[in-house]
Amino acid sequence: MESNTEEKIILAAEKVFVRDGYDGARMQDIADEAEINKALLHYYFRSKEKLFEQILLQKIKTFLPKILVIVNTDMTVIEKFEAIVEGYLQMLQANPQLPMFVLFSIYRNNSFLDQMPRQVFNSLLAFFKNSIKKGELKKLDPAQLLLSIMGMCIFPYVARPIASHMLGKTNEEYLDFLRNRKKEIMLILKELVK
Amino acid sequence: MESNTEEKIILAAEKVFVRDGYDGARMQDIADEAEINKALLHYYFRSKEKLFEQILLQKIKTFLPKILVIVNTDMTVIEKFEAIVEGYLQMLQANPQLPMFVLFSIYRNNSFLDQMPRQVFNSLLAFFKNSIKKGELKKLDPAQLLLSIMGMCIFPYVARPIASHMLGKTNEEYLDFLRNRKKEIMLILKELVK
DNA sequence: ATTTGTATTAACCAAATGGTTAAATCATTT
DNA sequence: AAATGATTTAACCATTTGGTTAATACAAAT
Repeated sequence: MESNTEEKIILAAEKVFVRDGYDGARMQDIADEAEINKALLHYYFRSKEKLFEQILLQKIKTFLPKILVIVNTDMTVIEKFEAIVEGYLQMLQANPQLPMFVLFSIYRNNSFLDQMPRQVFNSLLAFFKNSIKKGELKKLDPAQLLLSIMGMCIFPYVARPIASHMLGKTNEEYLDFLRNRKKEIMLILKELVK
Repeated sequence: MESNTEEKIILAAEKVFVRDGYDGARMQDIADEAEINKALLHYYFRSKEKLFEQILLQKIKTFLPKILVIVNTDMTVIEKFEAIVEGYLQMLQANPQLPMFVLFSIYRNNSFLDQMPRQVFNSLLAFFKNSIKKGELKKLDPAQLLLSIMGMCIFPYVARPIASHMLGKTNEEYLDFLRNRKKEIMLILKELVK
């Protein structure tokens, strides 16, 4: 007995939920994936919803962090930009389906939002605002700029199947494309720094 | 009898599918929404999948167009940029949940991709390429630039619930924010035009 | 008015699905 | 080794759900 069942369940649930979404996921699939009986799922987590909530919140927390560290480091604006974009893209490379999962989940059920930490956003906004005040950055609305950067980073992952198809790229080629992403985003951001 | 049942079904299905996604949507809900018997759904469209396919493809076709016209018009690069962004944002304003629906649908079932028209993408890419060659635009990878622009336009809509929450904006404030989007995107794009 | 083909409905069905139960197995304590 | 409490399972259940059927209402043609 005991090879940490709870951990096995979480791993399995993560996989199935991220792949199939809440409505598409089947408790039996999760049980199979974890190689346990379905009743055990309900023994450890009371219901599908409870299990899902656990997974989503855990995933959300990996969705934002690390970036805080960067902001509070001693670098030039453009270096910080680069570090932020790099950190973000790295996380996306490791969890390509994550944004789609988080976005869709919250789309269907707002109630998790309250548990999301606002701190990361706020410190990024403060950093932008400050840079603008110091004249190191063009005059832009910080919130708008933040969404622009996030959009440029995340969108190619979220829209991957469509983009890859519309650009006529193979899987391999699209991966290369994503790897070049940082360089190209930086070419744009560089123009915003004085 | 007969107040164009087929049309009523399509409208209802559109609403329910876009709201709930494929797995979340219930045939009974669609029937109720259309104020008809559930069996009629199967009489007109053979199955849930067939009905869904119809809706998705129809929606996809409204997702891209119009833009073609702009590209082939006589304007400066920055004017064209502005027209493209404006057209795009306008469509998003009218169909805020559309991108999420299309993205998630295709994410779960690639097979619809083949029916998407590549022409819009191609002519945009050609336009970028040409502008770069003529020296009117900074040297960027056209595909990368296209995804950057699309990301900046679409992301704030796709991520609306999260973004609005994280930025601490009310519904009203976020709508204002979206209305200002064009201006801010243009501030960035202006820097890319020589 | 009768036939004919289409549109619509109520009732029904089988499969899938989230969840429960009661018994069995295992590890730990006494 | 007996008792105890936690873990695991097989079998089961109620509900939901996509889909079907057979009968009915309706309109147009004869």
